Amino acid sequence: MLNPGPAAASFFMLQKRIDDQPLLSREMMQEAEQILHKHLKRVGLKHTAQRDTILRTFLETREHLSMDELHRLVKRKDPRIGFTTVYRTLKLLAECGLASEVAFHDGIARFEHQYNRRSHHHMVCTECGSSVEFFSPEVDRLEQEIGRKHHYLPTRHTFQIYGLCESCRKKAASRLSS
Amino acid sequence: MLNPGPAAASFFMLQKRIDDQPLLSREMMQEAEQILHKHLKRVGLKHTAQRDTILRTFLETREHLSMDELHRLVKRKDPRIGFTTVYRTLKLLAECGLASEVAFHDGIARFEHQYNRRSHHHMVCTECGSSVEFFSPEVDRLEQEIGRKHHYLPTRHTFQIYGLCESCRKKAASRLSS
DNA sequence: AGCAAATTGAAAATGAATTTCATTTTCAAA
DNA sequence: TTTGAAAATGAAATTCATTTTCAATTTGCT
Repeated sequence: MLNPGPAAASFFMLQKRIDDQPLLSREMMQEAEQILHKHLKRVGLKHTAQRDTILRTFLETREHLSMDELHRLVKRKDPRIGFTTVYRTLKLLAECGLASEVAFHDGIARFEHQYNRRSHHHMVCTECGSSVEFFSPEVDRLEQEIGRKHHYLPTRHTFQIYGLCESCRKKAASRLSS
Repeated sequence: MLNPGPAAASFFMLQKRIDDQPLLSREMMQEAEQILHKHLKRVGLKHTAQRDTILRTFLETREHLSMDELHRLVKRKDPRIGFTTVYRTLKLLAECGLASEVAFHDGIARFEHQYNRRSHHHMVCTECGSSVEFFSPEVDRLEQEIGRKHHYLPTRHTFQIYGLCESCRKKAASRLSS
């Protein structure tokens, strides 16, 4: 965009994350490592440097990472760590609740960290792929209510809204008028 | 039709049987075909027997079909129709609103017909894969409300609840107690 | 009928996800 | 500390749904 004025700038600042905790503190990072280590013990797996590196790299991000993106970040810290190990570790993290998969319906699986995070959902722009988080206790309540009604034991749900973000909507409008 | 007697019924309804009654009436089927034909005209594509067969086969189902499942059904009517054509036609149907994709997060894309259908959502059993439809106007309202709040123009959303259906829950319970 | 453009479908390609396997590392018992 | 069974690693191979290619065929307009 050419010369976004002050109004546009503040619009951009309002975007993205709503649950604005900064990077995880050292203590939280260590607590997360404890969770992983306990999980490994519990299921009879071993503690390795690679797994720690991958967990730490993952927790330092705020984005919704694909396997490949995380692997790229991990390689900066240790170029010898392979994609397969990242893949398997991410599955492990999902198992012990530190990560969860978010499907944005674009063909690739993304993961976000789930540790100490409020329940939230995503709104995804179908034009540029950007996403915004939002919170809706009503959706969580509906999960329980509908589950009960149909005799299900609900364990999780997905809720995503797709549409055009403000910026893409404006671009589309200016394309039409020109 | 006003209370036709048994004789009238057998005349009008011909060989129709309760257990193979199509989901859509003949008029609705034809209306759906009109929608497809108009769409083809609009985008400069051609009308073919294969496309009609595939649409009709699709509309006769109630399930959430994968490409492969629909192809299998289509082949019963015309064994020469290939997977590729089913694939491309399903995309066409989605384009003109007759079909829509539902992602149950099991790795394969499923389609359901959308023509003249109430807005609905799915609850999926993570054990046996069965699914139940439910209706929740609240979810549709939330889409609008949250979109407005975050300056999005929402076009669609996905909402699925995952959990254990009653039958799988009972099986799990009896496994535990034995 | 003639013909350009679209369609068809078998086969090949694609690409993300997963598995294989030979080698290396971990960890608990000796 | 040493040892060895079990697990981990990572490059490569595989899987498998999806998508594209292309030569032959069909459609629909004039």
